[in-house]
Amino acid sequence: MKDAELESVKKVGKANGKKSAVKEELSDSESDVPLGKRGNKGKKSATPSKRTTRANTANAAQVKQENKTPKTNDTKAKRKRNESDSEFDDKKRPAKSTAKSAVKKASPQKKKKKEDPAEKDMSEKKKGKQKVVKEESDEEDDEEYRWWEAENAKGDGTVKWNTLEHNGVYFPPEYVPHNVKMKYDGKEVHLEPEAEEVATFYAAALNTEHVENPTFNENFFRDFKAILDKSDKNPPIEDFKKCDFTPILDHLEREKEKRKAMSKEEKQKLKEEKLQLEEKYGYCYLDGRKQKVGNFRIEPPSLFRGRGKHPKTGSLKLRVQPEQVTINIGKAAKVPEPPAGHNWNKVIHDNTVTWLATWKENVNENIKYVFLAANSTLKGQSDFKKFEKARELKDIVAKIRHDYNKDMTNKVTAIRQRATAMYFIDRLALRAGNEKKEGEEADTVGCCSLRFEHIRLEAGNTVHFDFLGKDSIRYQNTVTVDGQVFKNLKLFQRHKESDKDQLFDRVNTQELNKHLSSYMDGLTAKVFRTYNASHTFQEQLKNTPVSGSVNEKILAYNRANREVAILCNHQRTVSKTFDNQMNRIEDKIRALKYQKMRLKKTMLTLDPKLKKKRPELDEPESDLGEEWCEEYEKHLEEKEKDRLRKKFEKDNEKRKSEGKGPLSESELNEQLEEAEEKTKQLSKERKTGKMEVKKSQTVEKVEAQIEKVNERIKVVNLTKVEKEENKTTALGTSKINYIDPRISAAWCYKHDVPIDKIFNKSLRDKFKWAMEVDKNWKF
DNA sequence: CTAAGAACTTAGCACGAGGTGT
DNA sequence: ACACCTCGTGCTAAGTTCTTAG
Repeated sequence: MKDAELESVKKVGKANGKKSAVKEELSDSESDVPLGKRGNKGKKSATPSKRTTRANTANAAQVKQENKTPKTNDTKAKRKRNESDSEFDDKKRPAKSTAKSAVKKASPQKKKKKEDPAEKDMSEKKKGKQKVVKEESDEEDDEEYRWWEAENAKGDGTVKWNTLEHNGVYFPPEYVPHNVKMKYDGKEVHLEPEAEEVATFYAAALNTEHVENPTFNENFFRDFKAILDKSDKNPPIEDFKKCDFTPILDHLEREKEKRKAMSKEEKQKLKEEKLQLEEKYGYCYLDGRKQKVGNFRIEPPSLFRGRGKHPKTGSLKLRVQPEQVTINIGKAAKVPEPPAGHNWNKVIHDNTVTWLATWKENVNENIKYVFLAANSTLKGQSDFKKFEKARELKDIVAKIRHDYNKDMTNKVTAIRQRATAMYFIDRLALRAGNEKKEGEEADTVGCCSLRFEHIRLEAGNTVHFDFLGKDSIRYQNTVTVDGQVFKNLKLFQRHKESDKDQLFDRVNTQELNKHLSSYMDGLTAKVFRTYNASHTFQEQLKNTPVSGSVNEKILAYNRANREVAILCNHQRTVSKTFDNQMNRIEDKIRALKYQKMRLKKTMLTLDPKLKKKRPELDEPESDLGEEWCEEYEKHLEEKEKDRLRKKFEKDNEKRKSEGKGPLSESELNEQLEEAEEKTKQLSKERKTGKMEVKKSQTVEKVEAQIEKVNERIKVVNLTKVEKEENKTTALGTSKINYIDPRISAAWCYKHDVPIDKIFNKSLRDKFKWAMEVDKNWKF
């Protein structure tokens, strides 16, 4: 069997994790199924984004496994027509039956709504087939519809719905001028509302690093001036350097304060208004089932904040008018009213797409859409399909690897290049790398668009990667590649005229994907990323300690997650307060160790003979310097004194209210002195090792206390380790997009970890289709 | 075929609500 | 009760891939 190919996963220095400078082999074997670990360097990048990059991970052995998709319950599936009638009236829609009701059999239906013939047409025209799975409109509301148990859970991909009702989109409110004057050349100037709005956008950016970016400033100022010129009531503003927006920023900050200081009632009111909006625009009815809409708010005007060196960053993104917005809605549904005095661009009824509204944004001319939320059936189904596709790849990946290894030596350069590119996509989980429009977008690359300047070859089949990928995130990785891959890279390099030349000049993503699709319908470059991520995750989970605590298991889970994040190069900026947070945790640990140290001494005091039998009791705690202890003791003293003073005050107040006279100051002072004494005592005890022992204390009791402290130290240490390892790595993206949630669910069942320890509410909601797998389910 | 357009997934970050420790 | 932080959430930019136009 082809999958005998086990790979050689070498565990990357997990203990030292992240920062290890370990370099590892990528793969090696000539066997067609290499796989292996990725090297990881973890050096600080010099990139402006001040991130650390790395990429590595193990790719693991293939587990063969029959993949069962969730069982379907075919009997049910009786089509029922939704009764959605025109308006949204929740009352009409019976509230759901509670969720957990186990597999519900399709509830017998009730009235069917007459179907719009045109709509039917549409659904049939594309492919005819596909009976859309819709049932039980009764159950409406919440997640009642268990599409993954329905007959054709996959849907066929062309017809996305039969009926669709919604209330359109929400437009941000008109601009309300604040009349705060900016300064030009030191003098206050008045701006017309339109210009004031733009000035305010800039003012709001003053505390960000955008304003240090000349491109941002140039683009902003060009667009700002154009707006200024629209009215001759605006002052002549010619020189950006003479502009001072700080008065507006101050105003914004004051407003923010005000908002913070609002009364409970006011806040409550705002909240309700927001809720009302969500009520109206936040839901739609798709095939009669209530679904959450993702982004029903039209994007408000702003300054475009492109990432990295985006040439258009800072440009003014204009307010979107209803006249630009196209609405997509069911034929039978009531068309939402555009805002008063306005019209929609158009209203269409296309049931082969999933969006409810669309418009074109002016800065990059990108098309924007209003889609359903992540927990909707539509999104859930396509998520499911994505992972099933990746699982299909599992069965043929050996063949694909075999083929590209063979193609590595093909005489046709294009084929060699393709093979080499596939190797990177497969082994390093690189993105496809489409061409980008020069001068219109940031210069970032993926596999097919790599240039010679992005790799450096080193003897020993070593390749250093260093380039900016999606979102201008730096990808740095050092990898030992297969010998033939190395030879190919050298070969391609021979023909280069410039470092700016494409590494794979005969390959593009369309071709590459076309080739991939010859192996399997729907196979594209990105499937490898999904496959590799989920596969790696599943393998890494094997390191879960079987008898560990829940916390330790979760740590293992997060480690596995982290390996995937590293593989996919998912990064985040280091939090400004990171060092601080770290110091706090360390202090916390030291405080615990201090406690433990005292407990140990107590034991020895109780039973001096233990010194011989249990020499470890006499050993000092690591990390607990003399100096630190003194400081800590002082700190304890201060805290105690504070407490005493407060208590004193409180007592006095109480006495006053009871008509008694105040306690005397000397009483307090006495107590304060006691606290000081206590410190001295602590210090003395620490130095002599002779503890003052309470009668009730016994060796056994103290021992138990030590055990407890040890537990706590362990827990805090775990959080410290995690925090460190997560410094620059973002786990969320892979969890949300790349890791098959069924792996996680199965792991939870197998290891008895509550699912909400790893999936928050929205993830559980998004992945509800994945929650019912067997604990032995395999990706 | 190639290029542009359209549709949908993937991505990091800002911000604020709510929980936690003092 | 308060500051402080954590974490979830919303936002929208930036990718990939599919589709259509030329």
